[in-house]
Amino acid sequence: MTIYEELKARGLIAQVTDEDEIRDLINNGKATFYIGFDCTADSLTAGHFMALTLMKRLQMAGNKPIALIGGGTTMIGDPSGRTDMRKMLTMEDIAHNADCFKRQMERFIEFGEGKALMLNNAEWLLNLNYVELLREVGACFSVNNMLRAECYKQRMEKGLSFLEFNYMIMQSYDFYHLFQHYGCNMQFGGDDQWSNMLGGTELIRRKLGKDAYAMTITLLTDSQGKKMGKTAGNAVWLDPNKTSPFEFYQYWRNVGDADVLKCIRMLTFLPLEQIDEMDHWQGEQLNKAKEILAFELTKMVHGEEEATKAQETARGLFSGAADQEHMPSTVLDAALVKDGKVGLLAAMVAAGLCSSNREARQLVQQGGVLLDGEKVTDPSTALSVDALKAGVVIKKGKKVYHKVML
RNA sequence: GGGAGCUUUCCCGAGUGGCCAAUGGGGACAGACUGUAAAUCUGCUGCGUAAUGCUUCGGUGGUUCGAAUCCACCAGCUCCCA
Repeated sequence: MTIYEELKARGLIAQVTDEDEIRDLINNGKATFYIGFDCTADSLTAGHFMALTLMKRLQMAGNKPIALIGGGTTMIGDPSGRTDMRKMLTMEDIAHNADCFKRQMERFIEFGEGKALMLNNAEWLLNLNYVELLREVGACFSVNNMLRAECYKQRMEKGLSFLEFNYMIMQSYDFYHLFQHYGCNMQFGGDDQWSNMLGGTELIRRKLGKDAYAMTITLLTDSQGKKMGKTAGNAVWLDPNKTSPFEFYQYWRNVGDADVLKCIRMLTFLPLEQIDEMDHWQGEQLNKAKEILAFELTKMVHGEEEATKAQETARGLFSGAADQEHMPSTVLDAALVKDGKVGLLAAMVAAGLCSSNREARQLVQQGGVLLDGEKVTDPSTALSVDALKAGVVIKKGKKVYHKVML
C-alpha cells in the first residue's frame, strides 16, 4: 500500500490542491513539505500531535519534513476558527514557547543532516520591510478574495483587526520563502488552515510561475463534531508537567465508543489490517480498543515505561485495588494539623481536588468522596495524623484518586 | 472626524434603584444507571463552619438610607455617516 493510500484509508486527508500530483510526490519521496506550528502556549497539544504523526509517516516514506515554528506568525495571531481576537503575546513569551516546542518535537521527529529540518519563521518575517513587502507580495493579494475566505468570513460580524487580517499574508510568505530557499513544494496543516495555505500556493504561482501544493488534515473531532483533545476547555498537553502521563492515558481511555476506531486509525501507527479487525468490536469489547489507543499514544508521547505505568495504575484503580505507587499524591503542610487531625475539606483543597472548602463540602455531602474506599458524607470528617503518616487515598468521583500524606 | 449602541458570574444571555450572589440555557463537577463509554434522570456551580456575613455585574469617581441598575469621566468593542 502506498503512503497516499494509507493516509486516505486512515481518514487523514481532508482537502488537496492537486490529488494526482500530490500522490506522485509523496509516494515517491519527492516531497519537501512543511507544517507550521504557532507557539501560543508553552507546550504542544494533542492536536499538534496528529500533525507530528503525519510528519513522521511522510518521513518514513522518504519525504523531507520541515517543522516550522511560528516565532513570527505568533506575533500576528491566526484568526482562523476564532470568534474573537487572540491575546497578544510578548516577544519573550513567544521565544520561550518556541523553545518548549522545539524540545518536544525533537523527541518525536528525527532532525539533522538529511533528515527533518526545523526552522523558525521569526528569522525572515521579523525583518521584513513594510513598504517592500507591500510591493513584493501585497500586490499579489486581492482583498476581495481574502474577504471571501472562510477563515475571515466568520469574523466579519465580530470584527477583525488589520493585524489579524495580515495573518494569511504572513503564512503565505512563509511558504513562498521556504519554496525558494529550501525547495519546499508542499504544505500540510489542519483543515482550518486551508485558505491560508491556498494563499501560499497562489503567491508562489504568481511570483514564480511555479506550482506548489497543499493538503489539509482532517480535524480530529468526536461524533458530535466537537474538537477532540480538550477537557473542560483545557488542552490535553504533551508536556508531562501540564498533563501527566496518567491523565493523558485516561483521556484516550475515556473517548466515546463512536470515536475509538477513528482515533486509532488517525493517530496510531498500528497496521491497518489490525485496525480493521477491531472494526467489528462492539459494546463492552470496545474497552479493549480504548486501552490499546490509550497505551499506544501514551507510549509515543511519554515512552513505553510511562505508558505501562499509566496502564497498570488505571487497571489497578478501576478493578478495585488501588495501586498507590503511581497515584498522584500530595504531602500536606504540617500547619493544617489541628488537635492531631487534618480536616478532610482542607486536605482536599490542599491536594488540588477542589478549589475551595465550599466546593469540597458540597462534594462530600453529595456522596462523591471516598476515603480509603469508604464513603464519607460528613464534611466535618477529619483525618488523623497516624492515618496520614501511612497515607490516605481520597477518591473523588469515579475516576480521580489522590493520596495525601504527612 | 461626526453620530448611535454595547461591556453581567467559566461561556451565551436575562436583569433598568431595595425582594440580586443576580432568571434561563450551555459547559464543568457530583449521584443513579453502566462498560473507566454514550444517552437519560437528579443534584450542584462566587467565598465563608455559620450569620440580617464578605466580595462580584468593563475601570474610576459621584448621586442616594440603598446601585449591576441613575450621573460624570476613562477604556474596549460593534454599527451608521465621512
